[in-house]
Amino acid sequence: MSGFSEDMPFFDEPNARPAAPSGIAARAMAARSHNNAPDYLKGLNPEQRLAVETTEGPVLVLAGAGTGKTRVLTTRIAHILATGKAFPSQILAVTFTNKAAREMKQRIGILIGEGNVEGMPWLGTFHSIGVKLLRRHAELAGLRSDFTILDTDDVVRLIKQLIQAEGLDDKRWPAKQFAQMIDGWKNKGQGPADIAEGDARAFANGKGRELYKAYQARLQTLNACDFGDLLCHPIRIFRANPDVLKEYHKRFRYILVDEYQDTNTAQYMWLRLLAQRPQSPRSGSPGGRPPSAPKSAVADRTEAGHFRPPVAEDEPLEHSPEWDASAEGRKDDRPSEPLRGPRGGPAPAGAEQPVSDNKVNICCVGDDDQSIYGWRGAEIDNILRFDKDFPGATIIRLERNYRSTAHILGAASHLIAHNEGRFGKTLFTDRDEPEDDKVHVHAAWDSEEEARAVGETIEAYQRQKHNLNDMAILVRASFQMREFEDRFVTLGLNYRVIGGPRFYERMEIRDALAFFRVVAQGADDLAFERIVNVPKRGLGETTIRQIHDTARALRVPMLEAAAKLAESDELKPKPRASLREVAANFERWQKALETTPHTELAETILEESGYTDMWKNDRSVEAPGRLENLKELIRSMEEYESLRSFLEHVALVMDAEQNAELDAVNIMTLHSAKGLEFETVFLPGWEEGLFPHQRALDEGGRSGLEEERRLAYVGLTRAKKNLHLWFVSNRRIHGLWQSTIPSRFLDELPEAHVEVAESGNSYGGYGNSYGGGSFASGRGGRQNPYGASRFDNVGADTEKSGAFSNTYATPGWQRAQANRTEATDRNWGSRSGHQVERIGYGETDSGYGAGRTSVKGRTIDGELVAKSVADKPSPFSVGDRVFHQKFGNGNISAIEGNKLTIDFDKAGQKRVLDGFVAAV
DNA sequence: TCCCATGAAATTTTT
DNA sequence: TTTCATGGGA
Repeated sequence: MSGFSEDMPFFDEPNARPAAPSGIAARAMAARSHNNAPDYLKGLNPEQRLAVETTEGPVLVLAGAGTGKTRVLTTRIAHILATGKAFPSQILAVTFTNKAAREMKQRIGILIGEGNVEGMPWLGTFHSIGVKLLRRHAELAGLRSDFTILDTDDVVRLIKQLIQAEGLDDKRWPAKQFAQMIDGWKNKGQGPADIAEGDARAFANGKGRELYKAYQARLQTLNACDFGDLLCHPIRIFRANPDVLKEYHKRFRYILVDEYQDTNTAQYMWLRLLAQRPQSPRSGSPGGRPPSAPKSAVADRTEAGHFRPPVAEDEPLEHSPEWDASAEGRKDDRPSEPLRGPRGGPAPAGAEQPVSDNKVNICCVGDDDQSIYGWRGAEIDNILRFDKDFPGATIIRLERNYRSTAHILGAASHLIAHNEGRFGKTLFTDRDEPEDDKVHVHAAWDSEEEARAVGETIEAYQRQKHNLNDMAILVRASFQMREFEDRFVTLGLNYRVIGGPRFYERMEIRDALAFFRVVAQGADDLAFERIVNVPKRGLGETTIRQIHDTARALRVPMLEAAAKLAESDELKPKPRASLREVAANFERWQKALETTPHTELAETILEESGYTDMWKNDRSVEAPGRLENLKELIRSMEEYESLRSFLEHVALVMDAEQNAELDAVNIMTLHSAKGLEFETVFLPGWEEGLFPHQRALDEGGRSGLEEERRLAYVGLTRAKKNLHLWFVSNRRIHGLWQSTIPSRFLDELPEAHVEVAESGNSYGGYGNSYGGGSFASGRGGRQNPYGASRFDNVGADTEKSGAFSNTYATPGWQRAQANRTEATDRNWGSRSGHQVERIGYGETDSGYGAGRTSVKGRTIDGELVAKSVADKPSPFSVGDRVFHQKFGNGNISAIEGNKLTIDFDKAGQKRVLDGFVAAV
């Protein structure tokens, strides 16, 4: 087995330890000798330092937002290296994203010197390390080590073929859906044989399992892997080949895991396999620290003094009964779903008995409060159960926050305290600046006004010399972005959207890569199929099917089959000629692969295939951009030494870079904001149904709500100084205007740290003021004329000081939840006094131009209100004169169930739900 | 082969 | 309402 190459020098001598201090270590020791501590430990707070120096045994670092998590992780690695506990190649450090891996590498480089980081071959994402393992042991998974990695798009196309091959209706059984199911299974580490019977039956008339099997078989013949396989194959290899696993046990002296709360079951299994040590009789003190624990760690512990001490070995974990109970509770939420994974129930196959030998130097860093990826398989219980999996684990809390103001932290902490399934941490700061703003909560009439007001607030900040780069708008769902973009375009405000389609997901890039893939790996049928007929060569469906059939019959890749077919007389002259050319091209390029530099070859391929010409001749607006992207692609290839290594990086690593040069407001989803921080943060759309999202509530029950709350927590904790939350009274959902009520999360904010802006609206050129804590009654006490509804209303009834909590509670979101219609009715019913002004607003806003809508009859499964009203006949009839809170008066021109088409006097034709209008 | 009509879906996303 | 994919027809 050729697996172990020269960059694994210690395999033959598994017990090798770095002997004499290396250069770094020497430096560190020198530093220690006159300062008592090496430089890299300076400036760490006691908890951080403990997390760095507790190198032996399992350690869980609960790192709250902004508490210096990455710093701990990188310093810990530097410390391990500097004290000579391990060589760089003996440390396994895993992250989730390439970005995180890159950042870690860079920061370790700063600590210990660039050159030494190069020696850390096992620092990377789960997937990139998975590839590395798999390339070494490919044959144990039935693959060749030059296997290709398919991305989601390839996978979907492949599955679609399989579904069709099964004679199934690919419309009834969408490939995309099945791809997600497979992904879900792989996230749990389940192969075709392991999946639940119910799951297997749920798809394709009960053929789910067969299809999954067929899919895996197809991947094998293609010599390909999907992302899930990068984890699952190594797991299987480790299980089936204890000797292989053993080698890695010897190799990895220290394991570090970033964002542990995001690990899924497969990743958990993978880690457990690597972290597990065979039981050994000499594993000394029961549950105790290994005798070899360095003295310094012990010393620092006493030295550390006043912070909350980590849980001692034998003591039960302070919070464990609590979350254990909640895990049980969660069971009740979803009785139909058998519990898997580390969560209370039956353990997955990979969850072996608790690791009893403490000499597992695994350190997981994470924050249970920031677990927001449950929907894609992350198991928050992995982190919650850490001390059960690794008895005697040291748990260290980092709660000292270096990012945000006390108000922001206060708000975030209070909010997240409403969750039950958590360890429980409370962030604090030493920062004490009386002039810090409280968290602002604003009400807006609708999403357009929200965008307008946010835009004006941003401009106001800008006038105060704040950089746009320091501001971010974080939305729950990406459709919210549009309104902000539209607004910013009108304002001429620079913005950038983060997290859009990735560079390598663009059509032209994928096409180009497909060409390269076929050249590099002739057996890559998916890539071949993608580009046989690109640019158009008259190779239609029929020809491709023939190639397919030939390939299958001869058991050769499609490219080869195509070459054969081109020499036979089974084809009509035209496709035959094209095919012959294609085959000849690839043959030539493949030969050139040996001799030509890869960037040059890449250019040649794109030229000779006619691909660049295709875009040059294209008149669409996108064409120039695509050509530019292709150039960029070639440019980026220069950084890699071969076509093959480039392709591997593309599959796993490449992402679009944003130009940081430009000063621009950042717009992104809350999910993609995790890990980032901004001086000023805007969080729009805090309404029930949107945030928390209705679907999270429907599908996730209480744990769904808790995840939404964690998402809110993530949002709040992104802000360093200024934080603005918004909710609107009306939002258009799937084209229908709906009345909304403020998010329950607003209720969950502490009064003491929040300030409600009374006149949040800012249409008609009146800027939103900010700063100095003077949102309230700022300019001439102008009140929101059409009511930030409940908000103002209740404020008037109650003493100002006590108003806050009542403010949102008034209509009672619980009741409103139960019956949206009722809430809605009351809403417009009680507002008649404001109506006239509202219409005036409509005039100033040309955005509601007439005749924009044309209605087609179709049944829309409305959400929220629609559901509760759908079965009732509409109380209106065509021709009725009605009033709508937003659009004013109008006549009904059509009725479809509970949806009315109304010609408004001022706003033009609109479709609205009948619950939103009143007869005049 | 291309264009348009039609229908379905409309959280969140890395690798 | 908008967007996207797809299938049918020219």
